[in-house]
Amino acid sequence: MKSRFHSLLSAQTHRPQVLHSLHQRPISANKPKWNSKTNVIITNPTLLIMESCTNMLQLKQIQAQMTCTGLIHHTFPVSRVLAFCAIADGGDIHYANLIFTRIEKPNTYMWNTMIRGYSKAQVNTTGFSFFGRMVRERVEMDCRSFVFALKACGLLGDSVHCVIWKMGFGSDLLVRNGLVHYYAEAGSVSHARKVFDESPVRDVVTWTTMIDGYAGCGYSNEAVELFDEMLFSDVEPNEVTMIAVLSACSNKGDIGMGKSIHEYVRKKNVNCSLNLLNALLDMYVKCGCLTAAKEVFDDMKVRDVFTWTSMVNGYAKCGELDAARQFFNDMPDRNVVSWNAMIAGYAQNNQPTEAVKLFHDMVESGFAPIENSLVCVLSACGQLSCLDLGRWIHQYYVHGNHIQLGVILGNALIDMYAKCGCLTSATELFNEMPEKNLVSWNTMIAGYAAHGHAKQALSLFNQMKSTDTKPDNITFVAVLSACSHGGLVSEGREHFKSMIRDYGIEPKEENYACMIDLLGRIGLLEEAYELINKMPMEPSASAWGALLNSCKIHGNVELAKLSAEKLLDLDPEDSGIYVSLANLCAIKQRWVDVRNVRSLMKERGVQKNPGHSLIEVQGQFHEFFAADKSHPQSEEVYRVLNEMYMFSKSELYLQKQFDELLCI
DNA sequence: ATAGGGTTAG
Repeated sequence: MKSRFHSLLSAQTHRPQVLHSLHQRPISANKPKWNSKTNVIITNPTLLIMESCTNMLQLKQIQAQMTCTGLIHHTFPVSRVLAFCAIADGGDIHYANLIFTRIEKPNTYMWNTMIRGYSKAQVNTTGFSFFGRMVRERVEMDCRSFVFALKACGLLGDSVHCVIWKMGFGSDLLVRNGLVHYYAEAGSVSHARKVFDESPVRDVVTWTTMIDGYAGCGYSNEAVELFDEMLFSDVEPNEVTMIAVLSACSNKGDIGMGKSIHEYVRKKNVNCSLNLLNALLDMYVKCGCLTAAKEVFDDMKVRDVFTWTSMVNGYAKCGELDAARQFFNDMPDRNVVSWNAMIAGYAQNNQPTEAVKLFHDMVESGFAPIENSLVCVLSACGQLSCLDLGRWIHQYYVHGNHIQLGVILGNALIDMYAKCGCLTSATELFNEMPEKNLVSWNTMIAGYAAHGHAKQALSLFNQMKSTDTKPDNITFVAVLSACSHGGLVSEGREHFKSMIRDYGIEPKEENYACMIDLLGRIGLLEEAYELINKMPMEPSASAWGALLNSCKIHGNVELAKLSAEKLLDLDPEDSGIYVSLANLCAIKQRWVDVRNVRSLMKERGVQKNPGHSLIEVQGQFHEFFAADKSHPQSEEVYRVLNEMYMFSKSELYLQKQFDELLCI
């Protein structure tokens, strides 16, 4: 059958180049090529050349040749041209569309190719519109039409499902596999499972799709269970199945299952593709087994950007930043995910300066940041009080419409503004957010709490109660710390009680630490000490630290000693504990105790890093160490500091008088 | 005649 072209496109203009350019690269054009998958032998020399075509320039030359010889008017050859433009890596879907519109009566294959091509170009809606036209214009469809349609349909899978039944493709294996994938991808695991269960025949793709669907939706246990079931079925898992089940192990951190999969791969001689080895490596990384991950890495003959990024991430997550950086530096190729892994490593391990530096390097290297990059660097900005950069990111990327303001990015911005002391900007953003989640509320409440705005924090918590968002124990950390900083003891007690009573949230260690801080800060040291002893779990550094801090405020040396001892059991290297205790003893003029603490410190070789602070003024950082007078404006700085100190003292004095008046 | 369903890193 012939298809008729209405125009020859730009064919002739390219003609003189054809032979010249194609002769530059010797292509085995005269040997018939057998495609083992389809059992098809291509003998036409022009079509053979197309098998080696890599870009549109070459394609157009071939097309010109075909136009001259008339080959282009045949269904099969024009299909090959269309398929190259629509699907090949060097293709051009718009050019494919141009060709398509000039074909008088495209066949099913050509229609399918258009859906698939637009999908590949990530223009799903256009791709799906071709499917819509097929339905309306009653074009004959085959199972592939539905497979491609399901990939392009967005949220309209149910409608496609209806058409599938109507056209009688409901029991086709390929279509069913496509449906399982569609529903799992859309997050409807139960629908996916229904299609899976009702399938009369299942092949390895059906099983793998379902297992991967479970893993992708966070149902790791179900994924592993289904894999177990598969082992009893008559379908043999393959390397892709292994990848799916390994990703479930990674999510669960299930090293036992992960190792047994590794064993299975070795025993059954499963084809160890690069993807499978990457999945194995990442499983070990996610389970915290860096030595095993390194072993896989070392044994790999071929590595790609996934391999290297997993290693960077593994070491970064463990806080081994130098090792992570080494891998990062040694990577032959990086992409935005690799940069993010390293930046996140710095931001989450107390090295915000390095995170910001690397962010700048990344942008300078020509990588456009994505939402996750900004989230990481904003966290670093918060740690550094780097308001200028934080604001710039907000302005440039978000207001400049380079990156959409999603809820996670919004939360990161709120946190950055709050940490930088800019509560008005934080509040403004919070109020404007079209979609808030639990983290948004927690961040904002914690922001108010950290700056002593207890009333606002509690009123926001009240507001939260009237929404669908249920508080968690982090919400209560924020609420309790608001009470603590506002001296609101009875409110704090009430909230602590209501955690279990009203919300069914079992208080965690950090909630107890907040209560201890709340009681201790106001001077109820006995009660705080009682609570720490009553805790159902082992008190951590935050609980004892809160108590020590309270002892410092209220001058209780004995209890401070006890708290410090507990703290030093947990971390003998923390110089802050020694210093706190020694200072308190000095204030109380207990010089023997002071000497004891100092000599203990010396004995243990604890290095005291001098206290320092950092502030950014108009893009420039100023760092101050304790008793440091090297700053050019040192005199003025200390004068203002002294004023502030005097002011706060008088405030504190007034507060104390007030409290005594109220008999607290 | 064509191609086609499942895949790993932040």
